[in-house]
Amino acid sequence: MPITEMIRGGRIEDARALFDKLSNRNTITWNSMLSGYVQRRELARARKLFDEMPKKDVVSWNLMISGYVSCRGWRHLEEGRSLFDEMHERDFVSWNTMISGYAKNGRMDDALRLFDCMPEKNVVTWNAMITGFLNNGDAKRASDFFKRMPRRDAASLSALVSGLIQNGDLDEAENVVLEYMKTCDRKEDLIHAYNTLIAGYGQKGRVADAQRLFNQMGFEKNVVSYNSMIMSYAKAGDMSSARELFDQMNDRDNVSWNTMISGYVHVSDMKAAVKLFYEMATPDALSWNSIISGFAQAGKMELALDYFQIMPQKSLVSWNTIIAGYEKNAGFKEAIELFVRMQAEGVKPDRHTLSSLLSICAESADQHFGMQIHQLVTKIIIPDSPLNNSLITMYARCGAISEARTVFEETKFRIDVISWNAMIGGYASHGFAKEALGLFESMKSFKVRPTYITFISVLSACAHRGLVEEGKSYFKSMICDFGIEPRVEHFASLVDVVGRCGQVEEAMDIIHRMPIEPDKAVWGALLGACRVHGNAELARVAAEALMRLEPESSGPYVLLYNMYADAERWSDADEIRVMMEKNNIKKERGYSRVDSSCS
DNA sequence: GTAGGGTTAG
Repeated sequence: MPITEMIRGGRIEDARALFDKLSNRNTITWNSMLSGYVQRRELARARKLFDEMPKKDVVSWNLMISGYVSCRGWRHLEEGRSLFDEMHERDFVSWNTMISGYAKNGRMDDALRLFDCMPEKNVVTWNAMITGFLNNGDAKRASDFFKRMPRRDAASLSALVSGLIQNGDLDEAENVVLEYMKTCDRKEDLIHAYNTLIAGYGQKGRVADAQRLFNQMGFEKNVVSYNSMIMSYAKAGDMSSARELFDQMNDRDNVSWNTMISGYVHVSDMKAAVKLFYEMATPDALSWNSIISGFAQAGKMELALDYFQIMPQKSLVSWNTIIAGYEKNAGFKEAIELFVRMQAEGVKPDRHTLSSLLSICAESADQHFGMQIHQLVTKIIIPDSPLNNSLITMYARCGAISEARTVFEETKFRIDVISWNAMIGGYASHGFAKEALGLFESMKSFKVRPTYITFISVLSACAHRGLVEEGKSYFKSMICDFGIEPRVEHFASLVDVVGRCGQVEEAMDIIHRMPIEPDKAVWGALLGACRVHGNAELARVAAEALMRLEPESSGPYVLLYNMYADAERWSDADEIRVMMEKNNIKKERGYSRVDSSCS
């Protein structure tokens, strides 16, 4: 079926052209086309096709429903539901699609209602409910459902155990496994579950618990058990214990080797990583990639590139690793050259590649190149939220606010909090305070929960505009309505907006009452305010704090000196000059402001 | 061509 092939290659328009040309189209042809639109979340076109279909089978209905329910937003969910209600004969897939649609949108009550009236359930149904409960923070009911299941498979157990681990309910996960043990006669499933637990404990940094289970597994350990335990040690940075276990192993697989190598990379022990790499009989792409990424993380791009050049079978991940390495190490030119080479060698970029490149465009404010990458994004990738967010950030950093807004609007069906943050931050950093705050209000009306990052932009927008009452009230709302602990950045903006309006004493008071250590942005904001409003006493306090934080910077000295000079307090001014000489501070030419973080 | 999940490296 060439239509399917084209769709898989992202060539939806070609697929449509072929579809239109076909003279004998059966229901499967129609469904393939429909599935293409659904995959790309092109709901309007999908629906048009669906309505035009001469004959629909149950798959057509299911496809259309799944299109609706996998798009965020209650409207789509209801649209899917009404199709579901219209259906004459529903199969397992119809029910399960609808149920998991509710579950993914956090509507477990609706999911439960459907579940209850579903005449016959299969494993998928139960698992959908279990993961639904887990993702919505109801681990208790997830476990209950698991226990109530008439027939469990290994997937149900894995889903529950790994979900519980993700949620941090490790003890409950262990209980479930122990419980399952009693009724389980398949040894492999049990080892599997134990391994999941060990890995889970390892992921959460509970090495002692991982070790306890590992020792408990006297009955049978397989390679994965060892690998999981090694991973736990490696995760905790305990490479000597990891090594001890690794040396004990009789038959190691590539995962064992690679876990060790990446563990060494993780603790920046490139010498050990490379040594092991050379001892390996059959290093695979992953081993190479670990070494490359290790050197990249260490900033040694020449070495990273050496390994990249000689590695035999470069995977897409290898290209992505080296490109991301250059991106992180400000080698923008090299990254772009490699990208060109990659394409010349016929390797197609994926979302990781494009995301690195978009970061480069954002960092270097290269809108022209950014637009080229944007083209590629729309051409070869199903537009998804993370990439759209990178696009929004890229345009915003380039100062192309209206382009950023266009992408933001196009994203709206799959919008997540990061998109909102990117757009609000874009407005805020370009001085569009009104737009930033307006967007923040509509974000709330869409019931999207703001994060601490949202509030950094919101507060900085208030600071920019001198909206002191709004700033204070947003700060309060952040804590009281959303339960977000204020971070130092929030305090910096609060001090900035309060101080800027002349309430310098109150700004000082805020600093005194901060539960966390103020940083240079906080003190800088206060110092800036003191300078503008001529409060030499508090300026001295702020400047002295800054001197402690940044002993080599001349800014605070100069500012304080100028303030004393303006007030004709010559003996104080002279004291500052002496302090500068004593601490060997060089006055930079034309430097009369503190630094950009206070402006 | 449609639904859940699929233990260890990245």
